[in-house]
Amino acid sequence: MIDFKDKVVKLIKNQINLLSEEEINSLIEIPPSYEMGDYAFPTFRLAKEFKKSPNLIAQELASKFTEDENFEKVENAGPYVNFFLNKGKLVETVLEEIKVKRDEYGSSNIGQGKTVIVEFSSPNIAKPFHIGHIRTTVIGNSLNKIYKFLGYDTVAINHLGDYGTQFGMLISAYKKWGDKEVIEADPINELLKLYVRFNSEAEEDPALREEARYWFKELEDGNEEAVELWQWIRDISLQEFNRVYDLLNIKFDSYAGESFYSDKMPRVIKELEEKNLLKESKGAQIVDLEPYGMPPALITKSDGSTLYTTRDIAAAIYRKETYNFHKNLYVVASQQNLHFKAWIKVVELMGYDWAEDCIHIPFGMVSLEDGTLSTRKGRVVFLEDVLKKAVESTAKIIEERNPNLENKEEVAKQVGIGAVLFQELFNQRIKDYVFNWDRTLSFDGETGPYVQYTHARATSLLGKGEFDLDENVDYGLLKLEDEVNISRLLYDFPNVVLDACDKNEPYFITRHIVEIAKTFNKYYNSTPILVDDINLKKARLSLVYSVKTVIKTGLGLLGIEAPEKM
RNA sequence: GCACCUAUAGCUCAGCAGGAUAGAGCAACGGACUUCUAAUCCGUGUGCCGGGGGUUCGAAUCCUCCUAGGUGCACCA
Repeated sequence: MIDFKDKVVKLIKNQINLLSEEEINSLIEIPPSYEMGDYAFPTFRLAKEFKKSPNLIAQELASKFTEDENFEKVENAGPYVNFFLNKGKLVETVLEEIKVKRDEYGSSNIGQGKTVIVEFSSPNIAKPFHIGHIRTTVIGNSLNKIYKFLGYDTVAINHLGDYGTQFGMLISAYKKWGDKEVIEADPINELLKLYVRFNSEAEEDPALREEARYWFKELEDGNEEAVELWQWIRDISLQEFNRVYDLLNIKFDSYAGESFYSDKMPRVIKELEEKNLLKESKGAQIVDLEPYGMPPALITKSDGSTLYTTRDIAAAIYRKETYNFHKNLYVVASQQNLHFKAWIKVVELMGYDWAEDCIHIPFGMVSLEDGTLSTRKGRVVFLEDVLKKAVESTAKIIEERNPNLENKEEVAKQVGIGAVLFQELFNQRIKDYVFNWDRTLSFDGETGPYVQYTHARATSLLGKGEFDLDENVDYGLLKLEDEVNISRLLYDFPNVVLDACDKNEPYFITRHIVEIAKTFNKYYNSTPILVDDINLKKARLSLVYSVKTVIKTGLGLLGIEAPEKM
């Protein structure tokens, strides 16, 4: 596809030798409004060298440009040299590109031969899968798709919280008060009850904590009874989680959680010793991080059992050896910032230069209107309930507006769940937010259903107009402002995907497809597509096809389906 | 106490590797379906960009101090 920005750089470079192409490229900006041009080159930077006012420089520069097939005019506006694209060229370029690449438009091979690990979701076994887990799950899934789209080999890892002292507690509690049948009937809730009871009784009786630590140590040492109980709890929990993953249509390549690394930690501890990084402190083994302004990293507790820092280090080393990753991403809440900083530092101190490829991708907190989420205090909203309610609301709307729709249930699912995902991927990751049912279930304005609706409209037009992708199109007929504006947005899409990947921010894509949908809906409302003029109809339908294709791809990268009718 | 994050319209948020008049959605009010899906579109207005100082030709954007809120700081994960 023609790189118009690069054409601008070349044109300027021909006039000004003083600046390198890279410098020019970084100076070029997009004017605040298209009426002012497609690209702008500010001349302030040149004022000193040229000993002239920026306005004069811009004026002189603008007057020197000769005719070029890619631009209809070059003008100065004050200190800016503004480049106006040849609209026909733009429209033809992007629509032809989409026609050829179809679903692949926006994809790339920049990641070829490189493996990216995306660790996300990672719920704790035996605890409810609640609204607090939605962010890591949804952001991680989207990032995984984005990297894949750009040619990377990706490994989606669900680093299950299936180990640690909490299992000591669960095993103790189960042995005291547990009933297998009761638990199997409603695993998560019953296990949670045991966990809560254990914790509250332990407040009164500290000996219980001692017992929990004992059982975790037994588990780590391979005590048969402990291992068997643990395995059972893990299995029934995973079955519960998979219901949610099925609803979200999320798949993992690996469920290697914390327990997976239990036999890989002695090696890490030994290595830390050999590298003289371990220190004893109050009976525990630590890596001193004071020189780096951080609290010490605890490697083993005073009873010899390990902590999650140790497991994360072991996991990173294992992943490097197994996958030889290019990047190892962790989609984990910002509360863990310090933890990641610390253990990645330890890996660096161990002499591994790939420590810098381990990247924590933090996100903000979800709270409820009555306070922080708290499983133990019963302040919890189950993710499955959120998704189901969204689907129910959607089903109701379909019943009101389009009762004859085929596959009503399937569409309700796609739209309802899409709405939740879209909302989740609409803003920067780092923002905290308060979960709110009204907001989650509102489908007007800049929402998932809005974009999906646009896709359905476009699809419907293509059907009614009997669009044939293989026919030749006279792109010169697409001259309306909306047509050009839509083309511009479609043209930008590949760069938006690259940006999203670069910053690990799916919301760039979310916002961009909203822009496309808005511009298209405006067009749809003001311009008839299925006109009698057969060539004009073909041309307009090719634009509709492109919009439909890019929206579908964009939604796909967010993990959202694009129903053809709704 | 120390560290990190956040602060933009009534609400939720874009814009922040500096640039031309600070933008959306929601909410409110008015309008558009005998015509391609009205989950749509069009119109109406609101801002000491948390505050002070600095850098710069130019700051919502960079630096600094302050304020408010959030998060984290050794045997939980």
